[in-house]
Amino acid sequence: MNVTGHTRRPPSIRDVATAAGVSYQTVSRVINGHPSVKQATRERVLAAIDELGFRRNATALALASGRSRAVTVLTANTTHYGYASILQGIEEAARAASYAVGIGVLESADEAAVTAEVRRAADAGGGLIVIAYDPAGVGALAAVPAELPVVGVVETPASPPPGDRPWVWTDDREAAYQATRHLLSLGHATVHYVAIPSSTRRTSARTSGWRQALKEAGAPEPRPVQSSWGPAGGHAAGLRLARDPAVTAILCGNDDLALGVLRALHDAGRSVPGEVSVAGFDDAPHSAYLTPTLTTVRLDFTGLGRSAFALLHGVLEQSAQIAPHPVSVPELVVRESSGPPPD
Amino acid sequence: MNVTGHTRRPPSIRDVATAAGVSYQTVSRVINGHPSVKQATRERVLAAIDELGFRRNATALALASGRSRAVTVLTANTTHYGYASILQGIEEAARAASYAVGIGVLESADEAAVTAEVRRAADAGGGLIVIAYDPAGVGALAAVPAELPVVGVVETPASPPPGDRPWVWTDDREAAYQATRHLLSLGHATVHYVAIPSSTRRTSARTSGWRQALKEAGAPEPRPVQSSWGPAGGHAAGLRLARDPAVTAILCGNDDLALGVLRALHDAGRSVPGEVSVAGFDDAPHSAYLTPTLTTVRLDFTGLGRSAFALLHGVLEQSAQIAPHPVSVPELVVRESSGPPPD
DNA sequence: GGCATGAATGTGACCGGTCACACAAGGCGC
DNA sequence: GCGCCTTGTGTGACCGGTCACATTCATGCC
Repeated sequence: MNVTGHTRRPPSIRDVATAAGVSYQTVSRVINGHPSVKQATRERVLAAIDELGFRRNATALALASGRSRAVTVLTANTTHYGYASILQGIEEAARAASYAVGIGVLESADEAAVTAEVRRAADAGGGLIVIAYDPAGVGALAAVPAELPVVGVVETPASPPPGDRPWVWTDDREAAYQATRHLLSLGHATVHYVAIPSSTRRTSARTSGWRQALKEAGAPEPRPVQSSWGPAGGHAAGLRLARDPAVTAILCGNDDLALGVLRALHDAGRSVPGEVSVAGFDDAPHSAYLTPTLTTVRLDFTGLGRSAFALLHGVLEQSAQIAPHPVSVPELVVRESSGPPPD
Repeated sequence: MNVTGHTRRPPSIRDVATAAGVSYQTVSRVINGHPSVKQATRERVLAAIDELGFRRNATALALASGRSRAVTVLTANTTHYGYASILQGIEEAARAASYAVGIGVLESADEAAVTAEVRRAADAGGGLIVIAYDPAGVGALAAVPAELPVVGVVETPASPPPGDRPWVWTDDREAAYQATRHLLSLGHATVHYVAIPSSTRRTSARTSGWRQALKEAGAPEPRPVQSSWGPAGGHAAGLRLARDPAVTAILCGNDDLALGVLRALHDAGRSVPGEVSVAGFDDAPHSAYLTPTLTTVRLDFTGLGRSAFALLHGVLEQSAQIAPHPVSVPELVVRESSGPPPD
């Protein structure tokens, strides 16, 4: 037992080696499961490891071997439900593979700031996962030096990350398509769209899925209302739409926006779903408990995070590459907030 | 310029040294800002660093010096608003101090699992911040070996972490006290309480603040309803309370519970705040947009995260210890969900 | 002029692992 | 009995930094 009071440094493989009466290399072989170690020796070493409470120093391992068993996740926000869930999924998979997970928050989309953040992440060693649902993330993905192992989490393969980098994606286009079709099938003449900030200059996947559904149904295409990420933005957009009596169905870029829109409609005295139907995006945990409960499209963010890690893991270990670009299939969840239009 | 196509390893201080015509030690001195380097030499070295694109290898630094400039945050959940905000605050402060941030999720409160997670975090090197608002977190904090630098984020100093470890806290007791007093001052005979899972076997700070306010007002003390963290738990608890016509005011352990309670009251046909008043805890972003908007107590989670990091930073760098146990002061936010009781 | 002093720089060991290679002992074929 | 391959183990260098100490040279003081 540790009798001396002062903090001693943790045992190294050389300490274990002396305790077991072998060379440090043999200890290294044992902890790496190398086959050519005599059973008796192996047991002695294991006993010594156990007795001294030896744990392999991750830093030294990383330095000596070059492999660091670490992932850094670059994300614009940890508070948003979707992002947090992806992170949770990554962490879960990483834990199972005994990888360490680091995070870097992209506070601004400013190029210098993004580059700095990417550099910091690169300094941490190991692989990178970039959540590229927004301008900051897209910028970060583009700023990652070519030689770094990275996986992008993107909203659509229509605008894949530069280079032939692996990515995972949610089929946002399909999801928006489904939600829009649902609203149209209830009899609405058209569906208005409150958009989250676009990740690129071009049209987002959600927007284009919505557009396609309208086009197929021959419905007029109103101008999408550009908004922010949070309920405040949804509220502002909702107030605007509420003034137009022709608006009977609104699709929102995410559930937080939908929440703001619901509240705005309430403030404007328009009933949901009696006068106006609302649908969201993500199926955040609170959406099932709002009044009215929110029709939305469920996306498996946690699973997405797990795939992202699995993909990166494959790249890092050069093991058999898994299915190249895993996709998570969206699922429409119909609740109280959508119904037929008023007569 | 890098003419060869194959990936070369990044330049080390020895590469810089040769390029600048000095020894590696001099390079080390320059990057560490050591005073006794001739101005001319320093400039030559800096030029070489710049030209080669040298970046100091964090792994080697950690191994050689023992200091790792890294924090690992142990938390039960990254999805919950409060937890995510604390994490965001920590990351923000860490970034400013150029520390790396790692995360470990405590998926179960099972002792073996928690210990394993703590060990993993310890292996990462650097300091630890444990969010101990729940049994898993409390267990983790207790399982951290004494020699490891750690800061706990706790709900109350009444049950401080074992050992004389630094901690930061939200004054949950005061917050619950304020919210309860607010409801009583509106004229309610008493206030019912829907509790989040307790972090310890003993009474939580929120519970005791609520209790104290009741006692001071001479109001009867109903049995608290034990619930979970999410809206589903709140919904179940709400349905139970809705059956009792004597219930006119409900305080909830967090805003998610409150959301479930609001919905349950709606399902039971009881109006808010007409028949029943509801108050939450945390001021999550959606609370201001619910219908009715939610009266709650705002806690500065981001600031709390920043203080936690600052405290740990002080410990790690042995710099002048900051105020030992920073507290974040709660702020009552009165919205639509609370009002006078029915006559 | 001799010598202590300090500024500027270099040398070797070290952190805790891995990797490439050397080496001894035992089993097998011829 | 010799060589050869396999099994089991040890030695030295290395990863990219830091640290403690040595060295050189110019300066100041008596």
